[in-house]
Amino acid sequence: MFSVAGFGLVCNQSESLDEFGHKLVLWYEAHHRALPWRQTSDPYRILVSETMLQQTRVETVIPYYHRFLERFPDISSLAAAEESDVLKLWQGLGYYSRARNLQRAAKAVCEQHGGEIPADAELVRALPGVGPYTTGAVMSIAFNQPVAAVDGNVLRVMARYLGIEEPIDEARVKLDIEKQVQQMVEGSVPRLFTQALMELGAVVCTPKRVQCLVCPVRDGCVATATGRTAELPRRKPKKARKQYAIMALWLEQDGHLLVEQRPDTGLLADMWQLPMVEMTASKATADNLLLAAERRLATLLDVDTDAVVVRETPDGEAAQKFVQIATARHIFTHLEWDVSVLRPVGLHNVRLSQSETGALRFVPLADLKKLVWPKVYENILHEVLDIDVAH
DNA sequence: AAACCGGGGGC
DNA sequence: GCCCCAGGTTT
Repeated sequence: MFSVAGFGLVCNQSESLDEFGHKLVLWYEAHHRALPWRQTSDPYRILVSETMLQQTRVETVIPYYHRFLERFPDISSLAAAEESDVLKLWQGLGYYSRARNLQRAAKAVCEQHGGEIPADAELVRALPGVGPYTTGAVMSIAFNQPVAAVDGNVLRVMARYLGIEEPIDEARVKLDIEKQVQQMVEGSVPRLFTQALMELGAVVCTPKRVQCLVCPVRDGCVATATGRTAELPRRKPKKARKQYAIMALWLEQDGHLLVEQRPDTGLLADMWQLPMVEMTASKATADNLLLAAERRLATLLDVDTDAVVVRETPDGEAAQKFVQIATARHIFTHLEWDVSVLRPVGLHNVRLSQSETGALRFVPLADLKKLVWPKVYENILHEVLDIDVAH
C-alpha cells in the first residue's frame, strides 16, 4: 500500500524484519541510556513512567518520577491518596487528566485485581488512561509479553525505514505500522525490542539531525537510501491555536490573596487561579479588560465599584482604577492565553459577596503553596510575590 | 476524524 | 516563531 515498490530496496522486507529486530536489540544492549525506569520491571513503576512520558520528554519526567515514587512507592499507596496530593506531585507536568486516570487505574487494580497489575493485555488496556501504546509498553517492558508499543518515536523510525510517504497521523497508516511492529516484537525479546525501538527514535532516528552514521539498521532503511530522512515522517497540517485574553484580579488583603478554583471539568480542571475573566483576543482592548475588571470586582464584592475605588490621586491627577502588576503569555496545545493581572487601587476592608463564595477563598500567602497551580499562575505568583508554589 | 488536554526544549 | 515530544479521551 505504500509507494516503495519501485525502489526494490524492500523486496525482502518481511524476512528482513526479524533481522531488523535482532540488530536493534544488539545495539540497544550495548548503547542504551540508564534511565530510572530501566532499573526495574515492576509493572507499577513501568506504568507510572509510561504515563508521565506521554507527550513529555524524558529529561522533564525524571525528577517527577523520583518524587512520585518516593511519595507513592506502591500501587496501594497511590490508590489510597487524596487526589489533590497526587495532582500536587504532578504540578508542572501538564495533561493533568493523566494523574487522575493513573490514580483511578490504581484504585481499579486494588479493587478488581487484588492490588497487582494483571499480566493480561486486555485487562491492562481497560484501565483508565491506558491506551494502545501504554498497553504495549507495560506488557512488553514489565511482563516481557509480545505486544507492540507504537509511540511517536516508533512511527518516525518505521516511516523512515519503510519509506512511508502517507502522514503518520492517519489512522490507517498507524494501524499498518502497528501490524508490522507486532510481527517484529513476536520474533524478538519483547522487553528489549520495545525499548530498543523507542531508544533508536530518541537518540539516533531523531526528528532533526538524524544520526544515520551510527544507526544499527541503516542497511535497509528506505529514507536513508533515498535521502529523504529530513522529509519523513510526514504529518497532516495542523490548525491554528485560538487566542484568548485573561483578565486576572489581584486582591490581596491582610496577608491573604483571593484565589479561585477552576471547574472540575475541562482545561486545568480543579486547579487554582486568580479570579479572572476570559475573552477572545479580538475583544481584548484595554477598555474591555478594564470593564471586565470592574464588573468582576463588582460581582465579587457585591458593591458598586465606584464606591470603593479611588477615582483621583491626592495630587489631583486622573486616577487609574486598576494597576497592571504583571502580564504572562501561556501557550497550550490548542489555545493561547495572554494574561493581564490587574490590582484595583484603593480597596480596603474587602469582603466577598455571599453569592460569590463558592469556589473563592482568601488564602494566607504562606498557604498558597499547598494549592495546585497551573504553570502560568506559578510564574505569576513567583513574579509578584517572589514565592515558589511548586511541589 | 477532529477536538480537547500542558508544558518545555531545540533550533 | 515552529516543531514535537515514550498519547488518551471525548465528541
